[in-house]
Amino acid sequence: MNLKNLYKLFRNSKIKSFDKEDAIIAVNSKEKNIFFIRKGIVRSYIINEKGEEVTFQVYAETNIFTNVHSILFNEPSKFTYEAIEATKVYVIDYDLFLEITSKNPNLLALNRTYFGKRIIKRAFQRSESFVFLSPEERYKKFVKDNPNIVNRIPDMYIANIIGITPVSLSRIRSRIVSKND
Amino acid sequence: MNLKNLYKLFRNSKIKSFDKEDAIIAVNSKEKNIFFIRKGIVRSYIINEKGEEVTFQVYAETNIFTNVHSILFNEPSKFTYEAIEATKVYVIDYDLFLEITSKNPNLLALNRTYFGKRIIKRAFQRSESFVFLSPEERYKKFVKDNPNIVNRIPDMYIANIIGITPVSLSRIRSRIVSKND
DNA sequence: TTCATTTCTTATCTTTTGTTAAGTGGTTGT
DNA sequence: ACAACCACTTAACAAAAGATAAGAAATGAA
Repeated sequence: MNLKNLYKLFRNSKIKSFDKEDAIIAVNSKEKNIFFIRKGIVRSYIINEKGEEVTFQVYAETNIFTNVHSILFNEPSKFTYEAIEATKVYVIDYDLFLEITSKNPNLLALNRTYFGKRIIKRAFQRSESFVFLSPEERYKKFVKDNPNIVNRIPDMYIANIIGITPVSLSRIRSRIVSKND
Repeated sequence: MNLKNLYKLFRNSKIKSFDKEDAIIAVNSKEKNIFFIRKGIVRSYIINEKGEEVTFQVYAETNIFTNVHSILFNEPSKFTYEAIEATKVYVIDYDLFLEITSKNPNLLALNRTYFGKRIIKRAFQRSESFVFLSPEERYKKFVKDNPNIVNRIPDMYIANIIGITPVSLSRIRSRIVSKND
């Protein structure tokens, strides 16, 4: 699978722009679009029982995001997907996407398994990180895996993503700094 | 998708038996079989840098397990898959599985997306549980989601799976008991 | 049954995390 | 430039978790 074919596919689809803080997919939505991020950053989050936003994931340039709950589980979205920065995305309807890719041999590899594998790899490796790594190790891994994102989003989002509080992340960061002296 | 077709497929495949503690898939293996558990329980685990076994997941009757690292990521298995009890599994080669299911309309739905979705749903919801739930809530969810497993495996495996130590799980359990008084 | 091994619990101590709140610094919008 | 807001840090305290060890309970093997 290569990014070139992917890009080719999305280049001919609708492009949409969102301002910072715009919702791209609303909570409870059942829409089944695939979004390819050309520019910007998007996060998925829920509102918990205390009324606080909890960020689950972030997506940046060349990443794909979709309403996973609808596409994979056929349920309404648990998350709101929101632009963190001004964001441009290519949008393509999921069914149309399947139709196009299944007819074009050059795009066949892009078919549903490709997305499945991309998403599952991410989800699976993330599960592994919670079982095998400490919070500090998860933070270091996040920084290493997302060098192009880490300085563009609030630390509180990162804290949520790795499953700790913002205060705890701040302490981990200062501990790391003091170790390097 | 229904279990009946799945069962039909596996019924005609090889059946293998394993004793307790037998390895079914060895660490670093690249084999691409799909296993359907007819009887017994299987766990996947790693040996960490301290030489301790850390259990990642358990699978019981009617569950499917595979060498995820090989099938999805084309890498050698990070895990050993081991029978916890005497276990009987139906085994089918992944490529053969794809061939059969793609030719038989009744089995088409079983095709790779089905397994992809089953595995991804599990991985995804598990990631969610680490971000949105506390250790105690994760334990309660595990018990609720796995009533047929929880009393058949050591608590230390459950502790690993939900990302805490066995000692901590023991304390959580006693806290839950004392609340119910 | 008896002995050996493994798991579970409990205790102690240390470390980390959660919670709340206050203060600092930076950003945004008017 | 100024005020208002937001994120980050730090502090203080409480709660939970990690590490280690010892004893109890359960399991398995002879």
